[in-house]
Amino acid sequence: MDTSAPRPLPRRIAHLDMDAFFASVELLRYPQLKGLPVVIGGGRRRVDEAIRDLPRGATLADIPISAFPLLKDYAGRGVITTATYPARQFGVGSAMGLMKAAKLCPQAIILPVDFDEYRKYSRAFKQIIADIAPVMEDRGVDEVYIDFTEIPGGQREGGRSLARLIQRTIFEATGLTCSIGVAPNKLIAKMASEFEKPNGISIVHESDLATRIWPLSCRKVNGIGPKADEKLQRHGIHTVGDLAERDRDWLMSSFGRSTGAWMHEVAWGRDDRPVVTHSEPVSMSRETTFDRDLHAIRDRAELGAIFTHLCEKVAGDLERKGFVGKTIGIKLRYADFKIATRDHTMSAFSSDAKTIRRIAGQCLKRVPLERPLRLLGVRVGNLARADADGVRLMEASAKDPAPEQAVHALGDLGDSRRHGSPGSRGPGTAPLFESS
DNA sequence: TCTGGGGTCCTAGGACCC
DNA sequence: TCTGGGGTCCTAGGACCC
Repeated sequence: MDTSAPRPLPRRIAHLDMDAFFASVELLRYPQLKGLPVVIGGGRRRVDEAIRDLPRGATLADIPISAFPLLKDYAGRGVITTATYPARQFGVGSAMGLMKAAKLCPQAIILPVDFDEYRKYSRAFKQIIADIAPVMEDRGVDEVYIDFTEIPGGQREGGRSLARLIQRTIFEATGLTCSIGVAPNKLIAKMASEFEKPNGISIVHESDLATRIWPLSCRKVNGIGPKADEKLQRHGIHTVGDLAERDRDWLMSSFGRSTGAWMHEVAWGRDDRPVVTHSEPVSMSRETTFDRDLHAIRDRAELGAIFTHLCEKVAGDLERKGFVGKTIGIKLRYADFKIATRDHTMSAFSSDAKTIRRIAGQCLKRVPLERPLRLLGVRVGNLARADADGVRLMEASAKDPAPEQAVHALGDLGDSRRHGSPGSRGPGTAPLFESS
């Protein structure tokens, strides 16, 4: 009998990424578009209408290709969410403005975003994975991490055989393809899942660091975005290998203790974050970009209606998911794309639309409103489950007038502090957004 | 040619308490 | 009366991700 401590298995972490997820789901609905450049995005009403007015045969698959809306005819304010691989050949990609995309590929077919449909497929593929390998971390609608380490067969071929099983099962059940990277940790698995896209599997071991990770651009690291990359470039650091050459102390003094130390770990492929199977939401929000820029005074009625609607939406989300929140905030994006946020923390939890609207309205009075607005958002944070405790707290808040008084006091303070601001709007005038 | 919507986490200053 | 320091919460902004 072996009395020695069991040797831990080597960590095998997978990152699975659905291939062109939204576009692929649309192709299941409209198979006649296969092989054509298709973009999903905008969410513009005109595209929705064009789709609704499509001539129908017996099925969606009978709709002639010539009947679909083209990007060049429908490009407005908005961005591409996903593009099919044929569309990507033209340089069109996620987060690109529709205007720019239309220049690159005017003949692409444009479809509106249908989140409900994508969520159905999202739930389906995640359930398939969870049935095979239950240690799964949800990373959004089209991505997950999976811990293969302790799964029977998870170590075989470095994880390739289990990855193949998952890939095949998802395809057979949904018709969708995905790409999987398996590596010693999340950091490398995430990069590896991109190596063989679409429909690929990449297996990376610790010993592959120098050959497969170091040549990659720093931008490929999850957590290094445009700003950090630009700064790295200024220091002559372009690849992960360049980063690994710098010493830890230099990175810490140049990028801050925490970021610098993290960068050093990343460059050497070290990451011990666990795969987290459950997490609680921190905040819920709703925001909307207007079809045209709106002015707080001139377009007061319209803004007021949108504002109320956003508050009702967030309240509905909280209610439906069973949460209450204590911090209520607003977000504005001005026409020049600058963002302002204000929030207020109440003494009790709530998910009530009226309460949200009232507190958010107070926040709005604390932010400059003379420039044209592009976006308005409402956020509820500091969430707690609306179980017995939550309900008690809500009841307490209904009886207790104190929170409301506190808010008014704060609102007045906010206004009086800005007495310097000139005439058009000021304390004492009818509250903005209150007309709806 | 401008750039969606829904999130998370981090930083930094100030208030307040011990 | 002056001094220090730690801890926590709140608020605003910003980077980043899907």
